[in-house]
Amino acid sequence: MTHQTVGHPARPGLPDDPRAYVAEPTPSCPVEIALAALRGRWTTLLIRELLGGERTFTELRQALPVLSDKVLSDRLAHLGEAGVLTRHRRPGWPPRTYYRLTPQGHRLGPVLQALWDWGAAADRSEDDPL
Amino acid sequence: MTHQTVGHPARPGLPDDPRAYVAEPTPSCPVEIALAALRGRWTTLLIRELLGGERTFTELRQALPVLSDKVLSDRLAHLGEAGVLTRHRRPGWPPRTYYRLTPQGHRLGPVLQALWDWGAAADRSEDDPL
DNA sequence: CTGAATCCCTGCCGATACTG
DNA sequence: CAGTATCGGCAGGGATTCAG
Repeated sequence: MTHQTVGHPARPGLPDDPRAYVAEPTPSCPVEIALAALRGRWTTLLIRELLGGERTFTELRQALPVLSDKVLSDRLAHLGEAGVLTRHRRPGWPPRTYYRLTPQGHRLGPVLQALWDWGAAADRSEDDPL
Repeated sequence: MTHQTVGHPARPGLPDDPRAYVAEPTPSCPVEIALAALRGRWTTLLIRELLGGERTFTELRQALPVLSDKVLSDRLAHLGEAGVLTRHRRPGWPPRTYYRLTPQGHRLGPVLQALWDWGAAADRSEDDPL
């Protein structure tokens, strides 16, 4: 509100969008959508892995040895529903399933970068005087 | 890995930092630090509110009427420990406590913007062909 | 006014075992 | 190989009550 319909539509922006002024967390808020996609342990590590290219179930399991099959499966399904990645089953034997980021999934790169930068700065200024 | 020690240190970057190659979620990873700060329902809405300037406990409660006192108190304490905001008690009666973002807290603006942009794009391309 | 203490309920996540 | 089914522990978060 208090927006004057000025001419910078290239900045859709948090402050000028009515969806930013919700009084409670709603799934339609873009920020909630993004956080929902990243929600859950291991999720960001999986995305990092897939930013390097497509991976199979086993490759992901090897990259993240502590992650259990069940949770890995859960995360991949969740990221699929969020539009972050797609599954590609290769027919034949042994069965292989490749996971690949969608274009939208690749766009999480800058998001993770923003989170990284903030977290790195937070770490640095941990015991600064305010 | 496969980084060639090239000359662009201005991009601390996710791919070139050893902390990005953890095999399990660790609290020292900057991405985890940032997500930990944003963790929890209502958190981003509180930050949005404080991006507009300092607020008292009651003002925040009025802005987010559905949020219970206990959770509001929890969130504020959590954000304080994360270095996002500081408390300022005004002596006298009635007691008032003002909450204000730290410089580091203000830097969450761009982070929320990145999340917003991604979520808005995800919303738009919800049923696109991949 | 601010915020801590308590209780309960729900959902996440890990381990294990089992199927196409 | 790539998952699903089931169970249990534990932490998140909401309602209510109490205190500085």
